[in-house]
Amino acid sequence: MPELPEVETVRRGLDRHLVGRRIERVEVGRERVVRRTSREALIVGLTGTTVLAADRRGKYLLLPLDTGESMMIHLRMSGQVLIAERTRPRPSHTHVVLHLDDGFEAWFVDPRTFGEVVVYDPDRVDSELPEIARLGIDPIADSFTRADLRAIVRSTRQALKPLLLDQHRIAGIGNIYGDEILHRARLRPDRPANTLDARATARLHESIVEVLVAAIEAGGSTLSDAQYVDLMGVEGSYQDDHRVYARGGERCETCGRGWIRRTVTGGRGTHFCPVCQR
DNA sequence: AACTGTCCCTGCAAGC
DNA sequence: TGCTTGCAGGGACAGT
Repeated sequence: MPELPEVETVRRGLDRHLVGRRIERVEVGRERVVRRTSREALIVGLTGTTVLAADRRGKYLLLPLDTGESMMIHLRMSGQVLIAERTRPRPSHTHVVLHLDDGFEAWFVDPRTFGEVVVYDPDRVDSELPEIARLGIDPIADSFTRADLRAIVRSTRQALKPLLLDQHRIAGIGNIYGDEILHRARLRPDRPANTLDARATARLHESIVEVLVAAIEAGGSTLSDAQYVDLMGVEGSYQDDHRVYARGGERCETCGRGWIRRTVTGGRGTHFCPVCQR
């Protein structure tokens, strides 16, 4: 499922293949992906515009347009953005098609339709896209320091796993990377955040950055069910480096002694090694 | 504040 | 083999 590394991989692809392109025509299939506004609003907002940049905030893709408005794309669970030649057959669940001025098309594909595409006014982001205005710090930005994490961790006795998944505090970590980060930091997912000392906090900060950066370098994680691929349809490879996610019942490869345990917290599967995570 | 559960949706896998 | 059931999850939201 797309988390920060996958969204960042898509963003880089958009930077190469969509930025500078003019959108000549727009097709919207299922209205559910434009539920925040309407099919008409997306078509009017995008037709004839040129994409100026490809930015990312957490798991949100933000694409400023030459009209002063911006396009927001959120992939949620199963969303994909693909760039393809006009003649290529569209996969099922292709809900938005952007016809570009270079003969290519950009497709928004999403079987589970949790994702969405919307055009909004950045000057009114607080009212039009309030969740973006409330996003926390981006964990791969240089501005994310150990001191920032220290302040976050000290402020709550919430367990570490839900804390990492809270987009209002740190934006971009989802279920997979949350588990992998905590494993690397050797911290239990149910450990109350305010019990971390300075050393453990430093380890957690380092793990957040290292796991996310390594996953970006690997082009993200492609799982058997979610079918994440980049803009050109290429799979990621970070799933080969997963130590705990979806490995419940297996021997821990980090310590060689523990067995990966799977629990459910907040309705989400959580995987950890009870021996090396404390 | 900090939990849990529910909803949205489809594809896949397990079980009968 | 062919059905049904359950599970996966991002994020908003309601309820405790």
